[in-house]
Amino acid sequence: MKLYDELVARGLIAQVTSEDEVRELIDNGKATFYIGFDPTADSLHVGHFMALCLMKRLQMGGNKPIALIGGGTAMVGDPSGRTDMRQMSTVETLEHNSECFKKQMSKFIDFSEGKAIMVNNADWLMGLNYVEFLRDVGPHFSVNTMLRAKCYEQRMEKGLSFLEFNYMIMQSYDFYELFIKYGCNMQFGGDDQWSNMLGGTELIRRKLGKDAHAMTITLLLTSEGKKMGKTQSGAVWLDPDKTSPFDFFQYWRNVGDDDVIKCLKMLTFLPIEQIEAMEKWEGAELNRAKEILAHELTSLVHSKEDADKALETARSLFSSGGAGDMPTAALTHDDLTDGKIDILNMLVKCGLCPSKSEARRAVEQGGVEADGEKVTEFGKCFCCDELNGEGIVVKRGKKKFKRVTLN
RNA sequence: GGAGGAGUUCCCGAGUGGCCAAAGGGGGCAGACUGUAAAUCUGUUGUCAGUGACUUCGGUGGUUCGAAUCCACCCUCCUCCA
Repeated sequence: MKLYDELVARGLIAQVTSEDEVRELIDNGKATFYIGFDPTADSLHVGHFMALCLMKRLQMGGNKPIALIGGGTAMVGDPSGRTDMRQMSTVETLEHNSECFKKQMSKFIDFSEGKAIMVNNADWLMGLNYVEFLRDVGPHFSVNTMLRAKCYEQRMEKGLSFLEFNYMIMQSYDFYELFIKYGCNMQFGGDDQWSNMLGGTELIRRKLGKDAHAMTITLLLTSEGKKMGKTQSGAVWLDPDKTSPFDFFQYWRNVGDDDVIKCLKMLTFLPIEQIEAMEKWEGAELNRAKEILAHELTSLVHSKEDADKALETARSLFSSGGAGDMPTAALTHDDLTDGKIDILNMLVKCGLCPSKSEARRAVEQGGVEADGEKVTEFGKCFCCDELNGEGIVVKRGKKKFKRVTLN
């Protein structure tokens, strides 16, 4: 199967400027394409991961990726699909985040010997002169058209600042810049970027009279229509310090039935035939598919070892009840009073509950277990001896637990 | 610049002097049921403390025995006009 068809089969492609031309380019490894990542956090998350996967697929097909870090565009903030304005980040934060992004990306994409390049749009955007810039690109944008763009739709009701309004122009200019500098003839991005990307192709056409292409990736949504990769406690990060490999594994292990196949197709590198075979699986059998998904992704993002470990822990925890290698929280002697600690404090100290009130509620509702025994009293205490060595396995609810030890 | 309207707990949204830690919904959490899924049902959902205390309704002051609710000033946003 040719690359383009595979992308279609995997459900990755949302919109393209010209199907035939894009197909021709990427199937033959003639595309030099870029994907932009705005460094709005100090780690990439699942949404970025999908873009990175696509990058890798295309790179494997002989195309040349350009990873663009939006150090400059992040100064402005993309209003696409947002209902309110992004908080403005300081220059220092953005620089720090850019560094973090760089490191993480290098894990996925081969940047050696011209196989791929990484650029930061701060390098050209920051030095622009306002009036010069306006005269240069301003005439090529129609405010009327821009206002009609879908990505601003929600903001037309709530209000859109001039700062954010310019985002599209910045992004368009990036494409133009990369086209000239590196012969970048294609841009990829999330489907919410479509209008921004078209701005770029349009600018190139108007200024240079040349064709450039754009393609968007289907946004990974859950069957309920929410963005995938978000949990109540925030995004699912790729940085192991922000989302542990085990939690990362668990996130995928717990996706809804309706989403497993979609995720396998879009995010893993398993042969499409193999995934299609899984589509026939039903009911409890789907659990196996979820396990495969979780294991595959954890291997890709972290390592095979991490994935194995997570799988083993999860299995022993949920199937046999035994304890494998699980997340640990180490208390110090300062956390103890008179050589012991009560259950409420312990839940808070090990991070299973954010407050004592919540810990109290959890106990009240019968959601807390220590070493397999349900804890029913707030006053339940644990002493040094119990915590030494192996420690105690504390469970809050069905899926959250920690091995609590003493340091 | 002028005229109007709005800012409530994670979100939406009631409340317009004491009965308000603040209706209702969403979301979250826990329990039951299950397949570590979904749906459903039940409970719970500011913090600290065993019936009580403390902090909260854009900000700062004020009126009052008592304010999310009244007054003043300020900030932010929206709509219409310029």
